[in-house]
Amino acid sequence: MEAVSPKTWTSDLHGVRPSQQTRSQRTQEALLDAAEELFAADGIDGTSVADVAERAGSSVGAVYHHFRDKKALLYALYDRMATGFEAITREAVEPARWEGATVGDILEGYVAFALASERERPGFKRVALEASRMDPALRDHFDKLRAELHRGLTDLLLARADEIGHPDPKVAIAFVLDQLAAMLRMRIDGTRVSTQLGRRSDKVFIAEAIRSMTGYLQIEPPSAAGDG
Amino acid sequence: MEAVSPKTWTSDLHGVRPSQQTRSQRTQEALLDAAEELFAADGIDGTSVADVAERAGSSVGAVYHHFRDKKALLYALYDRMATGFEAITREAVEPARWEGATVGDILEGYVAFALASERERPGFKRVALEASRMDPALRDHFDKLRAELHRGLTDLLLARADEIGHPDPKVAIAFVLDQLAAMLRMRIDGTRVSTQLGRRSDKVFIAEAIRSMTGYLQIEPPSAAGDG
DNA sequence: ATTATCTATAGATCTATAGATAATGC
DNA sequence: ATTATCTATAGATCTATAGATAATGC
Repeated sequence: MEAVSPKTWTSDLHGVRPSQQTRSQRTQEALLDAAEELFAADGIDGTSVADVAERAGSSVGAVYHHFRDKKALLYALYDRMATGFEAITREAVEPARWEGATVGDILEGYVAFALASERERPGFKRVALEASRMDPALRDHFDKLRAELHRGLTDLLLARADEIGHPDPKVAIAFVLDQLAAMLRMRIDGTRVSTQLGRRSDKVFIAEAIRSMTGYLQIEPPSAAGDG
Repeated sequence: MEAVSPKTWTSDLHGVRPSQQTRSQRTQEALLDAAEELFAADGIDGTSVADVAERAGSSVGAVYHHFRDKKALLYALYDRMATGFEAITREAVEPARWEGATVGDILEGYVAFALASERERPGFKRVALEASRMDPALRDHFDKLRAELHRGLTDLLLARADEIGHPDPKVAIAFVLDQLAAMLRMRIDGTRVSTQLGRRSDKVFIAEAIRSMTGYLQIEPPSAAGDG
């Protein structure tokens, strides 16, 4: 984040032609957009550089002008996806945000958050998982990202351990978070894996998930009826 | 299944040389074994025909002598894996097997069955999933396989709906089966996806899963303590 | 003589680069 | 004049085949 540029604006836009910088930025974004869609749909290995170029209305040469190689393109895409994810994750587990909330409220909030975040950036998890298999550095970062969310939630819930009737709240919290993550992942992959869980409405899914967690943890059901 | 061959045995085994038939069968099995390992570890697209040949101690030419193309190799492998799976699935949901069993017993049995079957044929699900993405026919069959298991379990549980305290046993059964499937899948992929669920011992995993389902369905816990 | 296996290679596909062409910059 | 983009292609990798070689069969 630099201070605003010392150069004054050259805002005598002669014609409608975009500056070189804008032009370059646009193709780069178009390339990343194309890669995001194709990687998510067909996999990274299943997508050729030529595919990305074509979908972006660009050329193979342009791809290599912007990115050193295919891996650099993947890195840039991962960065773009992960940055957004990281920001909303931090915000979501901010303790101040959850003052006065019960265990049930927090879990319900997590489910809604995960579903919304997937709807916003479909394919992030798919791409990140495939990338993790190919590249240890990415795997490391993605693991950290998930660990951060997991830790944030665990802290929020542990602070409310007295609400939990399960004999071992620590084990229970770890288990219920994994269970939720597993269900969310299956639901998110739902188009691919044909399961009932993927076809049910969000409303039913959330309701039953909450009921399940309520019974398991032995807590009060969440206060509000939800906005969904 | 033919009747036993009319030809008498040519059992004058001169030397220790295997018959051509045995020799051929052996390489074919070696090729399938190699493909099974490599496809599971590196993916189908991530494994070349030369890789399979090398791991089997054979040659590329031999692969194409036994299988028309790479897809035919995949089909043969899928058949081999699916056949075993199908057999134990049928056996597992045989109603006679579960006479006198409670809902809890059946669910516990399912978890144990799924974990054991994965241990026996590691990678079946991984290979089947990737194959499903590439080939509609395989996808169809794999979906049917899962549907059969799902239906079998549903029938067993629906017959015991009166044990279930959940207000809508039908919804509850569908949900709990999906939930279990999701957890099992995550646990099975555990080496890849680093989650607590993957690292916990079978004993703790099963215990907590049972506790969760017991609470959700509002049933009695399974009778026996398990053989874990 | 027939079947199984291996070696060598043609043809397809993909990544990455080199050099030509078309934009913006001053 | 410089930067962005495109076209053409070299080099690597993979699938599949053709023809040679090595086994078993009678």
